[in-house]
Amino acid sequence: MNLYFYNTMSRQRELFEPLSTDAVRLYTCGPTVYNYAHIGNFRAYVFEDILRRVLQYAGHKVIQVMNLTDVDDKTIRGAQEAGLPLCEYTRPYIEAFFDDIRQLNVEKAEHYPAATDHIPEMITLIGRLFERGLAYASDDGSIYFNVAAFPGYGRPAHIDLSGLRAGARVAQDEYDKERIGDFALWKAWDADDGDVVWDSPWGRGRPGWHLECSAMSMKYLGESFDIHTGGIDNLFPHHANETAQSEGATGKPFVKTWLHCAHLRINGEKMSKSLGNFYTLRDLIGKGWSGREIRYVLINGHYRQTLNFTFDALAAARTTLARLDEFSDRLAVAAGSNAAGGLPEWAVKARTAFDEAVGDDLNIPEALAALFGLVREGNAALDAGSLPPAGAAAVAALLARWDTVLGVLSFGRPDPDAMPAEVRELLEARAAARKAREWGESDRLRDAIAVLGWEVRDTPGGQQCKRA
RNA sequence: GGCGCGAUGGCCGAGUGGCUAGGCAGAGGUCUGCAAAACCUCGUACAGCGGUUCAAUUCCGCUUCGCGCCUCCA
Repeated sequence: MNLYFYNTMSRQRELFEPLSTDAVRLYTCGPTVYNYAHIGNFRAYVFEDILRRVLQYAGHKVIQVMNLTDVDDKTIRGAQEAGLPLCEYTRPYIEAFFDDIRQLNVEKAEHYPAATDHIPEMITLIGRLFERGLAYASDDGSIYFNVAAFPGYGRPAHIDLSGLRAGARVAQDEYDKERIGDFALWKAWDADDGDVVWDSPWGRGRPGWHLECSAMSMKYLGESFDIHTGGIDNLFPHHANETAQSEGATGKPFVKTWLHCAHLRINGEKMSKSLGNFYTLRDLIGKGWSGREIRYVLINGHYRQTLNFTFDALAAARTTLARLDEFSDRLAVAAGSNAAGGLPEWAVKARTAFDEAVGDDLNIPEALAALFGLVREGNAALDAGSLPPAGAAAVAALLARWDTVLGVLSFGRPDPDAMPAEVRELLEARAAARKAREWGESDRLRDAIAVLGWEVRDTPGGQQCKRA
């Protein structure tokens, strides 16, 4: 199947063609581990997960790298304030990050390189930039990238240097560089860095932020690779600088396709600590929402569109997922132990719609519409008794295949609770009452079971009972 | 100032120059002893004003409102 992506570089939807036939090489900007990640961060990671899964769905092997930024202003400041060595300060946040993405059913990448483990690679890269006349040292011993010496600076952000002007943030920059656009490759040690310092041929210091992504992506994926992703806010300056550093050093194209996801709003407002809507994953889970429900809300919008994350949407997700679970259960019962046969006509149509949707720049909302079309047709066929066991098995298999992309169908389903003996006895009594057509007693027992938190349903096959 | 994005029915959220997106909520119905589930039907949604067009929510312009980036924020 064909995949089309909106490439930020060209600002167009393009047919995706891997650079190499063996695998798609993917670099996804990861977390800065100075704190727990928030729900907006997870939107990006879930988007990247969907990308990875769609690539695999289309038959590609994927080699994904996600960096862990464990040295920068924020991690250093946090470690200082906590009175801990940098690595001890960041370790719990790295562990929390992996816990969190597991809760969201985000597939693991092949590599999670940490910046602090790749200082030598970064130093080598700076050396290459010096050789090509793209780096210079300032008086304080910091090394900067010379933007003026790199033609075409600004890609993929479409930034024209002449359009940059000194804003408030630039004025605050305390570093000694020649031009506004120049950015640090290596920062000379100062007292605020404490013991966070490495030796380099240009003196003691630490790497600039952008450098890690260039060094680590090239180490694990090669000097040119297929796809690079991140939040839209990373487009400039981060991705422009990465591109300049990498292409400046190698003379080769760095990334073929850039994908950027939009931000998240919460209840229509931008997320901020002062508004009190700055949620981490553990905040939401603490409020009783599951990772599965949160994932559903995050994938139910197109990645390039600002997503309004609301508690109403979470509640809707809960109901929707229950309906999907119900359908899966019905299919499983109908299929029994039969092998999958041919797909019914309506399922073939849904499959085509689903494949087109995910291939069309990861249009998951459209793919979900195909899913619900299948659910409706499938339920109708089940009601009518027109879906043979082999057909039910085939539809169930199709759902399982779709779930390799969505990751919400089988993941995190509530475990069926063990039925207490009390409920079991009431159910048996109710079955007897029903057999005797004692409806009043039957209804009374149903209410009694409901009080215990269980819901009874009468079906042609007898009573069904589950946690309400 | 530069670059860019958005405004869709109660809520979330796709998309399209004319043909039902979808989900949740709500109303009516079928089925059922009743209920639940499921299915069927139902909403004069496309910010405002102009323009192009046989036809615009969809294209163009303007306006209003909101958002992002412009040196270390997904």
